[in-house]
Amino acid sequence: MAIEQQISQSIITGIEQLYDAKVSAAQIQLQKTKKEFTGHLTLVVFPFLRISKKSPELTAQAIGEYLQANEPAITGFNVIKGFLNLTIAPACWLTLLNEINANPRYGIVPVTENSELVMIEYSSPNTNKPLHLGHVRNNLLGYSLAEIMKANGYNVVKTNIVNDRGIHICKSMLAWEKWGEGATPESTNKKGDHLIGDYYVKFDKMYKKELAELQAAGQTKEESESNSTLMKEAREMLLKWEAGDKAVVELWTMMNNWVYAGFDQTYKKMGVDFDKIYYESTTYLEGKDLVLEGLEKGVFYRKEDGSVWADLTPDGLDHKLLLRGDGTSVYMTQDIGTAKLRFRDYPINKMIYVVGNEQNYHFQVLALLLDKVGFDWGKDLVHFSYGMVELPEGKMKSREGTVVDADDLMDEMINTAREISQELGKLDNLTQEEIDNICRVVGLGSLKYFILKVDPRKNMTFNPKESIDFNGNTGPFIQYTYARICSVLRKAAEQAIEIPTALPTNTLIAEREENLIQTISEFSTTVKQAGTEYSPAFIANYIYDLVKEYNQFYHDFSILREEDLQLKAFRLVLSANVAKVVKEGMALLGIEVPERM
RNA sequence: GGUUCCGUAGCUCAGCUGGAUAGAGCAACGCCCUUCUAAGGCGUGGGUCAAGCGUUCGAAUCGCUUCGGAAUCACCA
Repeated sequence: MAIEQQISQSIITGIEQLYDAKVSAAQIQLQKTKKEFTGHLTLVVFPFLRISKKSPELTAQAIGEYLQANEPAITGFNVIKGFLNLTIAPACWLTLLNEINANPRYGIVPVTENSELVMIEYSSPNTNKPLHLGHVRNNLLGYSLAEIMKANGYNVVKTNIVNDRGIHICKSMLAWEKWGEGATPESTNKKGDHLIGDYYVKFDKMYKKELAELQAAGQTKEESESNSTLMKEAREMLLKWEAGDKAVVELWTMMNNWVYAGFDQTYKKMGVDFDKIYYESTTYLEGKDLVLEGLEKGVFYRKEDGSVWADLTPDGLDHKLLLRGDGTSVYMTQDIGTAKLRFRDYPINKMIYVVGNEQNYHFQVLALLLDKVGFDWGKDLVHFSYGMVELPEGKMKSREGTVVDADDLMDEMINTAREISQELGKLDNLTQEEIDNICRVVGLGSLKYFILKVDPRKNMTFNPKESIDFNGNTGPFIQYTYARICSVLRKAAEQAIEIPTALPTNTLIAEREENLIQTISEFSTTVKQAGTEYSPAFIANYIYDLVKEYNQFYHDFSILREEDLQLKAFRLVLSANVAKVVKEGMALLGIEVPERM
């Protein structure tokens, strides 16, 4: 990067001298030269034709000649149409590699006391069923985003708002009471979240059965729904919970604790965590005050039935309900309340909500409302919106049993990794502990990478079979390259080959190796871009490009047998730094890399 | 109907602050294991970047229109 800046500056002074005109840095379009052409950096000269009043070719030629004469970093150039391809001195690349090599956390901006604080909300599960594929995408994105923001020098607080109250939980509770026969996670040897999920499904089954019976007795669909005793009981249970009924609250507490224990296992396996967890049961009454305050200040209004609304028509949106006629709060009010609590707990500069795109409208409204009730960061809140994950067979429906359970999925990936590794004989001569770890790292890496490499905004198809394909743009391919580099470095150490901390700048290197250095150095830019665009996918695709490039270069080489000692040292240093950047980048995605596999 | 997002190779996806002949992987076919790990590499074929119009030196990228698909527009969360 330092090279680009230096050359940009030279181009500016060059153009100003040649044509006696002012040029701003923004006008300089310096890009990586395409593979088909000679050179490293390409200047697009079209924007300067107005100034030069000459043809693109002549303008490019003139700037090229100036640079070659006045900028020591430039050793050559060629002109094709309006494109000036610049060749940079090998010594510059070696200096750059030395800089990268000297920095153990290359590309990462350190967090300081003055860093801004960003809070990232993600996961946000309901406590009536286990996590599924949609949560997997959410969790992976949220965690990765947190790592990326940290790498960009932000202080990060990861938060989770657990939806632990409401009619859905009561359904599970009721079904457990009726048909559970005292089943516990221990007695059934089941994860707590799965156990509770089973009763949620059970409720739905029995409810449908009841409806069918009522309808068979001659009732319409609507009548049967309003006459359902099961649903009535669930509602009564919710009212009791809200009234603080001791027995109901105790049952609720016990069952939620089972679920949390199950979630903790899933999160741990997935490799995600949180700094602060909020529970909706303790926050759902918050927010009312702020709304009433807003009512007094006149930013909201009250209807005849007593309900409170916000008029968002000036912002091109609708009227939005904030408090019901009976004074109880709605989802939106709760989110305002949660915001209040969070702001009280942390000096937040920026808030990022990782929530599916079905809630785009909600967050558009929330941003306006938070702004109206006086949060500085309200208007700038980021709704990190992501698309649905679908299966090849179609949409997931929890009631129809087509959900992909997060735990099952992770286990399946790990097992497949194991099968394939065994088939290929990769696990011979390793301890059981090593084998387990490699299979876990590869299996999960393959799942995580598959999901994170896709642009979050897009709906994506998760094809379990294809995701386990270990070829191509996949996690295991990257992990494999990393493991091979580790192997080379191990062997170098065994042979007592010393890897220098700094290379002499007169080492002879090939152009494609210069390109590889250039690619490594772009890691810095990529991390920054991923931070401003909130997209782990940038990182994923960058790493793939780098690894592919490295593989192509070194497939035919035998680094360790290279006789030229300087060249051998250079290739070892280069390899080590590819590995370093890959590891660093994969960590930003929450993916581990194995040293052997 | 209003709003938002998506539409790139048979499939899964990159590329998008406008720049050169639109790139990968999978699948298909042909080569390469006495080779630092073949979970790999090389090659071949495959495209009206949904369609049209506009902006300009130049559009997959920006704007408008149309056509597909998704989400949302609840006193559900």
